Amino acid sequence: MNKPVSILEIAQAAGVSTATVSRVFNQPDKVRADTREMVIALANQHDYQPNSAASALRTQRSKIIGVMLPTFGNPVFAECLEGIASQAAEQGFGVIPVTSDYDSERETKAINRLLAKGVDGMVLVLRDPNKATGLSQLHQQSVPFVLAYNHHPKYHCVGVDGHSEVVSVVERLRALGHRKIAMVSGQLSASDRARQRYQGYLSGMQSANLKPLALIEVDFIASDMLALASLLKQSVAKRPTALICSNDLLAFRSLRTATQCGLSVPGSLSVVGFDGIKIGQELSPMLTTVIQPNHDIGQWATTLLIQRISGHARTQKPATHNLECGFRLGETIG
Amino acid sequence: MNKPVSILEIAQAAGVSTATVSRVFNQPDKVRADTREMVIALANQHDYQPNSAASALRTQRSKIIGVMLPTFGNPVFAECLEGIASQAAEQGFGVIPVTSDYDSERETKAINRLLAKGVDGMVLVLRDPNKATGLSQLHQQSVPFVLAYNHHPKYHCVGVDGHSEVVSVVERLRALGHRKIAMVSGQLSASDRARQRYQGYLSGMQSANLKPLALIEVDFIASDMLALASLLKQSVAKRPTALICSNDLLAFRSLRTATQCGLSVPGSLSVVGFDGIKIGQELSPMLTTVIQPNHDIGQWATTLLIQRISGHARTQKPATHNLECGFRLGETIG
DNA sequence: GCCCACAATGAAATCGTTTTCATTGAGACT
DNA sequence: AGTCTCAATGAAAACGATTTCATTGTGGGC
Repeated sequence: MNKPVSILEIAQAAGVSTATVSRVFNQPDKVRADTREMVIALANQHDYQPNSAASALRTQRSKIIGVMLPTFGNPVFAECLEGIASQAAEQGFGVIPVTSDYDSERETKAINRLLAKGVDGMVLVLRDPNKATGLSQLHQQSVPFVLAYNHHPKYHCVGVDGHSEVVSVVERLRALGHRKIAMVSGQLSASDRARQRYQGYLSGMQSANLKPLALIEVDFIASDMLALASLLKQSVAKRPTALICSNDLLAFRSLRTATQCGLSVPGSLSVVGFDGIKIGQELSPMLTTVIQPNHDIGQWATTLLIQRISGHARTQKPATHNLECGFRLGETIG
Repeated sequence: MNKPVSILEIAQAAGVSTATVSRVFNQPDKVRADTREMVIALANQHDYQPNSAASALRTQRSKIIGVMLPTFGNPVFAECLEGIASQAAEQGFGVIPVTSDYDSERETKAINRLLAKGVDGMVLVLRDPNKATGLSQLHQQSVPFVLAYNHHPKYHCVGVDGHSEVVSVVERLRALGHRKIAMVSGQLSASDRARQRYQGYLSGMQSANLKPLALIEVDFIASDMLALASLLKQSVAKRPTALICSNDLLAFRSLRTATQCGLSVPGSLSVVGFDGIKIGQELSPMLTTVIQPNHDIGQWATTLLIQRISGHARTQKPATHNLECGFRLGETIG
């Protein structure tokens, strides 16, 4: 039941005004060195911590940034959140994350929840930036935000160039001799990332002078891999020899489906993922995949956001920052 | 640059005092129905959102709970966080999560960061509750907290009975004919959970009348599986026929190590994990494992915490709540 | 008709900072 | 010595809600 000490008690103990104590922490050079040190000593001795609510009220800055992700369950976003949180902490910010479960309606609600908590800005991973209804609210309240993984010319974005990454995957597979390369994806309508990767597949196939195969679109949530299974059960002449999966989780499922269909990987089927989640390299066979810099995406998005919050770049023009991907050779292609 | 509307503007628009508007939201039954509805209508129309900082300052409640986890990268904790966040949101609370990376020193710092943000309480996953230095601070400032996964008689805990779960795993393996059952664990000194599970192994082996084998202790971070590899390369007479892994991530590594040593699973070696992370069931072979109710642990810990915050049970005696585990039969034992 | 209890409301104090002005004093310059 | 500047500090006004206490009005009991 100990009441936390307030700035007033420190001020009294030090024989100065609260204004001075406040300055010691916020504009240290505005106070004489000896007073400053005395105040600091006293503050430490009393375990003084400025009351964040009071400070937020007065400055209109909570030093908290909101984060909206589809889910924590996908390590892609967990890694990204790690990047966001560590970078934010570095700069004295806290993070409130919420999940939308790939659902547009929940996205809107989640954004409102963050707004209600008085966040200074947001990092968002949207289902689709073109039809996100919550964004207008943000503009209206002039809450700065940065999109992660999404792409949109009107907003600040940090992500990767999924298009060209998939093009190189196609090239790579072609160089290994593959001709029948198929793509496995979640619902295209559900995410602009999936669409970008699919476009990359189409371009890649075209420049490789190969005929693109029908997209294998699976309902990511319901996890039915039936379409893929029936395809893989066909004769070697009819089925693809390589699968490009739109994300790693899908790649794991595809691997399992292949095994269940009696196909050996990479003997009879090559599989490539996209995301580079860490678990992929602990498995046998190790997943071949495009490695997104998830941590860095979060970190960079946060840096950008905090710049905007701090006003250094409030008028900055929207720009898209695409970070470099890596490639894990793994053991699922041949 | 729109200023958000304040309670005062709503009050003026409605021709009532701010006190009444405040009551409409906090004690609706204290205001006449017609006034209440008029105020609500006006509030909606103006998109009024109470300023959280002001509210927090006055009530001394931020409606934010802090969460400290080792990492988001392990799906166990990601799932748990999901449970915490959803339950918190349900009750109007936000969540600020921070990670400690299994490092005691960072734990203390992380707890202090949360304290500085003015959280109303915390859900903590500690490396070891016996030597956590940050807890005294919490007691002193009378910030309620609940431990998740940890066990300690003096504190409120929510977790599972790892001991008895491992005992049943041993029984199960024994029933399948296994006699040489070994345990693979991260550093025992690093976590009370690992110790609990190891004790379960010892008890289990004893009651099964089997001789416990030397613990295979690997450095979880550095991920060297050398000790295990050299063991598995020994003749069939000398090596164990079954491995109980202290967690699922370790189980994945063990599976990979086994494969690299030329052992088939479950043909020549059985492997059981502990955690029940979702990815385990997407793989081939599907991981056999003890399923912890990670989501529920988070949810329940949060419910308990919020009860304590709200004062309903401030004087409640510390108690440990062990939730039921499930078992995924999977495909890695035989 | 009178008084009382109680429901509905408002005025104003309060939470703990930050920040704007004003004030003081010391040194610089003429 | 007399002014002027500037650095260091303090007094007091915000910030926007909640809550206590006082006030008003209404119906019931006598």
